[in-house]
Amino acid sequence: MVAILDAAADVFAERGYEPATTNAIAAKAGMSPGSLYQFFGNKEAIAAALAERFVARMHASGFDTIDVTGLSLAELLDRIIDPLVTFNVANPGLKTLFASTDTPEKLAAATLPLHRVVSSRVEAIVAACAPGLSATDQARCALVALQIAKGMIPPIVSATGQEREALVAELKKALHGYLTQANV
Amino acid sequence: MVAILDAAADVFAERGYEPATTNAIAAKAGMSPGSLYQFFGNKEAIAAALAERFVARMHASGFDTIDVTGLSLAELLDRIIDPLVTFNVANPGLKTLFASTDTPEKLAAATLPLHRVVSSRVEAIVAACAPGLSATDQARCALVALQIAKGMIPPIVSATGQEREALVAELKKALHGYLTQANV
Amino acid sequence: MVAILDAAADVFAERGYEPATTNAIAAKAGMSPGSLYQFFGNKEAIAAALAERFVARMHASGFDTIDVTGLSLAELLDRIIDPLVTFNVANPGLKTLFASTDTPEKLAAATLPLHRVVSSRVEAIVAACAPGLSATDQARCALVALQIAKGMIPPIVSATGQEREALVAELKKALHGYLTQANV
Amino acid sequence: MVAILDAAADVFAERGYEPATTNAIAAKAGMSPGSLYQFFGNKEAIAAALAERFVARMHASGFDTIDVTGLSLAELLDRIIDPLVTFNVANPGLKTLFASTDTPEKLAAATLPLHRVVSSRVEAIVAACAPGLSATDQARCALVALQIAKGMIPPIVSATGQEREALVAELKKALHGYLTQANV
DNA sequence: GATGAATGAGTCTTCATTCAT
DNA sequence: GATGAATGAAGACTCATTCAT
Repeated sequence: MVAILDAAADVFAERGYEPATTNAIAAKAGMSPGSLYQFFGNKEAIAAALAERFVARMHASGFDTIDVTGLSLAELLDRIIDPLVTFNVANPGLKTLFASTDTPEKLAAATLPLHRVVSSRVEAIVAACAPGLSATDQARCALVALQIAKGMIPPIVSATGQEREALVAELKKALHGYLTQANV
Repeated sequence: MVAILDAAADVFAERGYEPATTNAIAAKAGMSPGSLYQFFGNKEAIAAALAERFVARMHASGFDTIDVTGLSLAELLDRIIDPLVTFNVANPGLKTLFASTDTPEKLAAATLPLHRVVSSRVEAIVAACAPGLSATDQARCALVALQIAKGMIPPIVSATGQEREALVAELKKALHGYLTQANV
Repeated sequence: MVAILDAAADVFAERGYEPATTNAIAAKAGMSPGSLYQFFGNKEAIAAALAERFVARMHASGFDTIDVTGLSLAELLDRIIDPLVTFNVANPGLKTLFASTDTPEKLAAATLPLHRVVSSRVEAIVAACAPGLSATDQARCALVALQIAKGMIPPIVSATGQEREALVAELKKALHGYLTQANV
Repeated sequence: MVAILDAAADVFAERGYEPATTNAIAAKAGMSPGSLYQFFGNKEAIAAALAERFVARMHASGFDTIDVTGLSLAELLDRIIDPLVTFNVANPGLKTLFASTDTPEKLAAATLPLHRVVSSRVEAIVAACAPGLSATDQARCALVALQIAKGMIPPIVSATGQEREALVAELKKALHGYLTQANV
């Protein structure tokens, strides 16, 4: 099961969700298609399980309980963005399930929990740094911040070394700039 | 040929690139698959031609020659973002070809010119508002601004009325915030 | 489409419904599986269409309008059984769709119209020769007569020459005997 | 082994022979597929063993030694049909193996002994009530009687209470009517 | 140039069967 | 003897692409 999710992560990362075939995932997992289907009833279930594993790992790393109170915006962003980036770099396939800015219908249900985890962190940031906004405005603000992050994940993951760091710094600048402006 | 591209735009918009079938495109275009293949050798060629048409339309609307000199950042953004949004709203399949923050391999070549047109405008903005940066930094800065815009296009296109306007305003805020910060 | 139904009739006749594969049907029809699926969305649809064709042929042969009034029971049976047998002999595959005394769930819907055509004829006979029975009793009586006929079709179709004729004669005897007794 | 046959009987009854999966049988038997295959080399062997068990049970109940001499036809039928019905009602998968009027090739060999037991009883009846017929005619007559019974078993097993009794009475009427006529 | 039926490789999925433990 | 995970061939079905008309 672990092997399947590892393989799926790789294949999703390489080809994307639609072009990924269950046979390719099985082969990469070193098993037959029949074995794969003993664990997952269909391709979407694999994506859902993979998304759940990402959620669990985020939870294990404390991502969803990051304290956000009493910090400056810059500190806040460090605490959220750094682990988010680390996580995306360490987990191929995550960007396929998470960082698509326009999730295809078939993946929507499967990846909902994953989107929720990150969303809730972003919402926490927004609530912390823009408490004066109405609920609607906060929600929109969080959406925007999330889309910015999603937009930056792919180039960040693709980059390496200093360039990656530079891009992460830019992402933080972008969020900092946006959230500062949004708080008006 | 126009009918094919119109149809492809619709089908791409509704289903995404991979799930879109050439038969569905042909049917929507009111022709047979055979006819479709007399104009385009394969599915990717349709995407490429559609991307080219978007480029041409952008050119026709003057998007790629928008004057960017001697304006405040806010004015600059208005001049770029408003037509970009208008264009994406008016052209269904555009977001499928353009606003994916992590373009699948198969689409990369086909949509390159499209990405270039928008890129060059963003680069112009960056050059105008952050002339002090090195070429490398300007390029990175432009990339970030582009990814932010790409990230926001899908929710903007999906939204309607005041919510869409609000999201556009947020996008401008985000870019304004980022470009202001980046210029340091 | 005619070729497909012909092929399906053969394959159903040879193997039965479940073991019949759509690829085998396509091959026997001299076409590729893809072509077959341009006409029928799935295997059940083939069975349904084949059943419909049997219904149409029965209709064309006047089976469903056989006059049943003012005849002796023996004459009645001749008028119904002879064409029913001829029909089953001439149409391989019919017995697979029709003469199973315990129709599998998947075929039930597809073959309903077929069962109805024959049922209605049997009901007409019953109504003609046992007018004194209640509706419930007539229905049961017709069911029994139908099951007797279904039971005899396979051996009749398998037999040839005089043996077939002899079996048909026995079927008529059986129905005659039953309907005579039932009318009490 | 008993558990396997019990399970197989249930699964065959619920789904029919082809759609019944060996895994489902193993699961219902509370064992692993591997264990199942330690007793039976393949699916057909399960059917064969189940058929044999039905034969043994029939034997144990004295079905195959029912005395048939010196009885009226009506008494004869009571002595054969009642236990046959009781037996089919009490033994789920039996109708799947026995009461198909057109046995699929794969089951033919496996269920041969089962068909023989009932056949021999029917032949005894025929011999008793139509001693004047030639061997060929007696065989045909027995076949017809058998097919009539097979045809009626499924609706009888499906029915309950009085309706079942009514159908059994009709079956007897049918056989009585047929055998009376056949004796000419 | 247009057609649309035909293609067939390839996809997801199932299941009878095996075998290392 | 029991297990149950693993197998892989095969089935239903899809779709980008072709080609005879």
